[in-house]
Amino acid sequence: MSSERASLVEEVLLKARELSTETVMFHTAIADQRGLSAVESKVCDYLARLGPLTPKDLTGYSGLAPASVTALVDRLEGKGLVRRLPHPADRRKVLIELDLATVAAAAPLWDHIVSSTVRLCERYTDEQLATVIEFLGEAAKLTHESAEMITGPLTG
Amino acid sequence: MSSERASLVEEVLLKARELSTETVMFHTAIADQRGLSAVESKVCDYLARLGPLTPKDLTGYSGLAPASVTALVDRLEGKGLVRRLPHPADRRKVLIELDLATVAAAAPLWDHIVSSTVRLCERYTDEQLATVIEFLGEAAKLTHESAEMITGPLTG
DNA sequence: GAAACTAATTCGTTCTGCCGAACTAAAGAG
DNA sequence: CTCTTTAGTTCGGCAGAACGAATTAGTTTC
Repeated sequence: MSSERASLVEEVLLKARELSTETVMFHTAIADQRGLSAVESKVCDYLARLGPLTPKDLTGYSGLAPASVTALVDRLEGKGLVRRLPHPADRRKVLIELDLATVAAAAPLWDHIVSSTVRLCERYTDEQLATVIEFLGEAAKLTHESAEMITGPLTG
Repeated sequence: MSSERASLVEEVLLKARELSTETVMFHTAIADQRGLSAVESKVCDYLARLGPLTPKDLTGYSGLAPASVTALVDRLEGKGLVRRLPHPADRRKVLIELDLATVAAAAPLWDHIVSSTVRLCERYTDEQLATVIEFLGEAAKLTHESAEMITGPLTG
């Protein structure tokens, strides 16, 4: 491998690290702004990705004790972010569902990042965008694996 | 703009969002594993990027009260992550410096993500990598701006 | 060199969030 | 039908971390 090539790879690592830092900052800023703790954001994220879940499920995803999940859901419900629904099949269970209206109300926080990303895309050809898409997708996969290797298979 | 083009851009947004989610998970996993809270990680990150800072500085970056920063530095010092140094020019001040050895000791947590990113790079031509690098760099910038727009210019 | 100001710390208090244990309600097993 | 198990909640207590106010030490201003 040429040294030019090596420094190209080095540069990818550097920029990836920078983006990663900024990403964390951004998510923290959004959570702070909405008055959500890290666990609360995490739980909302799982609900957004997986649909309604039971407190039991959230016990696993959040790493909290059952009592703590009850309190957490109470807090989210109080903020209007979430609703408790009776489980259709098992009357002991409860489904926690994201309030889509409330989530949508937070959309303005995303406006700038979305619109400037779209604008960024304009600079690239279709082929280049395809490359970027593939790279981002693979990076997401490998980041997921990396997180799992640290945490153990569950929480990720 | 063709609809094919539009769906390409949509795909960039989607993959970027996925990567962003995984990135947050990854950083959370690392912090948990090292027994660091979100603020503690944040402070360490600033120290890594900006070099030694005073508690006063950290007050601004962390958003904590002075008393809380003292306690936070105590905790980090207790974990061996950080050292208090006398400020060369002003004896009232203190410089908080990252302990590089301790930071280096955490490197194994990054091994997988780094090595698999390097492996991912092998799939691309030099030109493609240049495109990726540019995209990541711009994405980092725009993410930074977005965070600043939410938080206000300080904390980001 | 006295007065005003600034950096960091200490102290006591408060708040937040998590937990274990006990409890209620519902489902499943024998 | 009774016994056991499971889901979720309530309650009391506890620990970590944040804060304001007071304190100490050093710097700046006039």
